[in-house]
Amino acid sequence: MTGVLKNCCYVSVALDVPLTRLFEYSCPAEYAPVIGARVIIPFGPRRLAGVILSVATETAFDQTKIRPVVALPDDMPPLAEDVLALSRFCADYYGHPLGQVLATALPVALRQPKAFVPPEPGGVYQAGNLDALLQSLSPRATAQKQLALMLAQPMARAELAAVSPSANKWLKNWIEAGWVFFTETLPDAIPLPVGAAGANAEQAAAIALIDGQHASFAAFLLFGITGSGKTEVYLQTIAACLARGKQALVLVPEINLTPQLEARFRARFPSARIVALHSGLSDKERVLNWLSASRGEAHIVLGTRLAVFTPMPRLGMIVVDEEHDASFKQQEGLRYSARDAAVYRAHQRQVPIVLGSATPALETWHNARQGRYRLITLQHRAVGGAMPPQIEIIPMHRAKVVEGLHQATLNIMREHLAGGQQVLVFINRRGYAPVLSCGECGWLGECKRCSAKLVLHLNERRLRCHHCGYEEVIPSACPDCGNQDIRPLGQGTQRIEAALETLFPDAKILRIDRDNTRRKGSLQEMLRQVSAGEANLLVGTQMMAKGHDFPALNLVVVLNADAGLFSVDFRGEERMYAQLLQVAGRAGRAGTQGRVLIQTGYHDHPFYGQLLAQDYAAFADAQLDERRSMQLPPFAAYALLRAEAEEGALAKAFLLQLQAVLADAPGVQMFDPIAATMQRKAGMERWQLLVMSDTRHPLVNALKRIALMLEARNNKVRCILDVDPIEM
DNA sequence: AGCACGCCGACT
DNA sequence: GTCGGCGTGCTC
Ligand SMILES: [Zn+2]
Ligand SMILES: [Zn+2]
Repeated sequence: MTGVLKNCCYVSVALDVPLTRLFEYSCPAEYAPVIGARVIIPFGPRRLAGVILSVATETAFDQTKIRPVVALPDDMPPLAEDVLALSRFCADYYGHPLGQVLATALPVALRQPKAFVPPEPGGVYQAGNLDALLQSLSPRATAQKQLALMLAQPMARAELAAVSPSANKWLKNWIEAGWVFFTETLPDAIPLPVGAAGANAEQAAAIALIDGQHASFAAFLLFGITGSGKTEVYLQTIAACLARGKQALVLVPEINLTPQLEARFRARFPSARIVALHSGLSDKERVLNWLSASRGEAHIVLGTRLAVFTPMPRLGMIVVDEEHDASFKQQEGLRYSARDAAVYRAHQRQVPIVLGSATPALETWHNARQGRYRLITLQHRAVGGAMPPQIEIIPMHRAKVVEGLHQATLNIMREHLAGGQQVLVFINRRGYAPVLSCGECGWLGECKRCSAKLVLHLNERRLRCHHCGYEEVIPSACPDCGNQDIRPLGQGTQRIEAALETLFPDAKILRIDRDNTRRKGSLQEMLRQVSAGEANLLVGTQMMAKGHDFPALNLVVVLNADAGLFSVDFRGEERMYAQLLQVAGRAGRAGTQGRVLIQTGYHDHPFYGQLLAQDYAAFADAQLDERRSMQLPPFAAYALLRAEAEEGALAKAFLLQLQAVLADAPGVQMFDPIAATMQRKAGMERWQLLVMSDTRHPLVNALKRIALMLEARNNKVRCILDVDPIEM
């Protein structure tokens, strides 16, 4: 039995609940429901916000169970077809309920089941018909008359409101009567760039190539070393995009979206409306910026991965800077890759996309080598006479070592400091030492809730687990044998800092890691100190590797580099190469050649030969050959099912059930479930099942078979699906 | 997910 | 006796 109602229709709505199906509601026709509109509906005992995905005049659903919508808040433009298509793609490809994908796409304020009330937009009031207005006023209404006379000129709201507390009410009435007009301040249609740097021949060619494709989809890999001027290429292609009256979407890694980057864009386009979109904004700022983009007012959206879903009616191009960066992959909920989503979106909208990197992800490199992406190489350093750094390997085998530092390293550091230059010691381990141990019985401080060692934090006098947050006081003796002589093993940033204080008593040492930059703004303050020369010997973790340029920094020392070399993850070397090249890029910007010392216990490992060549293209080609021969991504499609439970056997059993369902899916291979690399984390036992196929489609199809099993409630086992996992 | 309902253990 | 534990069902 289908139902038909007069002046009423049915809408199906996607909701932010972990359920794949849509829900149908009746809706009065005068609400004018449209696809993509936000809607507030009753859901059991509560109220939720959702997105309308279809509108129909009848329904196949049980008439008696259909409830009416509460409201269509009309507080955002309905989501356009390309955003809906991208959301459907993500729901399908990453195996996530569409309603939850749409919730990820919307700013928090627009996920709430109440209308968002925007502050009044900036603008001016002016009388359109002053005579009629004045005649309508009673002769004794002097305040109203004063207000009306002011409106002979365009006036901002603040000045008018000062006339009378009722000014707002009168203005509203006069606008309704048609005597007064409100004109919103709109941005320039075409904001002009100022201070564009002269592009060198390579940059000019790149700009011409990208801009030549402005009318259709094309993906470019802009491959250029640090200092080769990728940003200038972005800025000039964006200028061309804006000149056509279009909007530009720029995605950058979380850590790179700094006030400095924003300032650089604003300096180039002073009359443009540039909005930032990242998780550091308040809900209010975020929704306002999002709405500005979706109304087509913002010219440039500068955002992190979440910005890939921003509706932009006049989208003209997309840039993904540092496209290899891991922060483009969300690691919870909808585990999407914003880089892949951006390529999908560019294709959907038929606009060019530029992926920029000095060390492209092998997936991207492969696409470029296959000709799917156009490779543009910037070989030369665009910045005044800068040279690539000189990388040297310091073999640690049987060497004289002081607190993890080789004698040769110390000598070179001393020279640089004496020459008035800055030195960065890079060590990717925070804390004092990665573990505390007993020399008598071999006891190691371990976390009770994780398969991990407790890191010694001497400053705070605590042992701390970096995986679950567990903390305890440093024991005074070995808990197993009572031996008093327990010592820290290995180096962390705090220990290096302490050692350097003894070794270089005159140096101004500054440690920068997550432990002392938690407070908002503290990182910016420390970076300022470094730029101002208030510190000359820096100790830092990977947060120092990215994007900050210090002209006086000429020597980078890398300690404990080897970790990525023997990683269980096949991406270990790729990541390590990218990281080392990135940190090497910190050395030597101002005309002099930088120097990079890498201390390693495996100096004859072939990896270091490839690194010394500083030829990422050759390294990437070699890695691709290896991946091809081993049938690893990008020559295979991977999905990882991660299950965790208090009892490991339950997690494993659940994965075995999934495996059985997937077993006869065409074109799909699996290994048996295995314990996760970190088998125990925060008191949960973790197992994983790897699902593989030659191409994406059989994999995505196979995974649909288990969607319901993952959706079903399971109190004992928590299981999540990670398509294209970046960590195994 | 979140929220109601319902049925058993140890509390004022 | 009832307060609250969480297993189960349901949401158009
Ligand atoms: Zn002991
Ligand atoms: Zn732990």
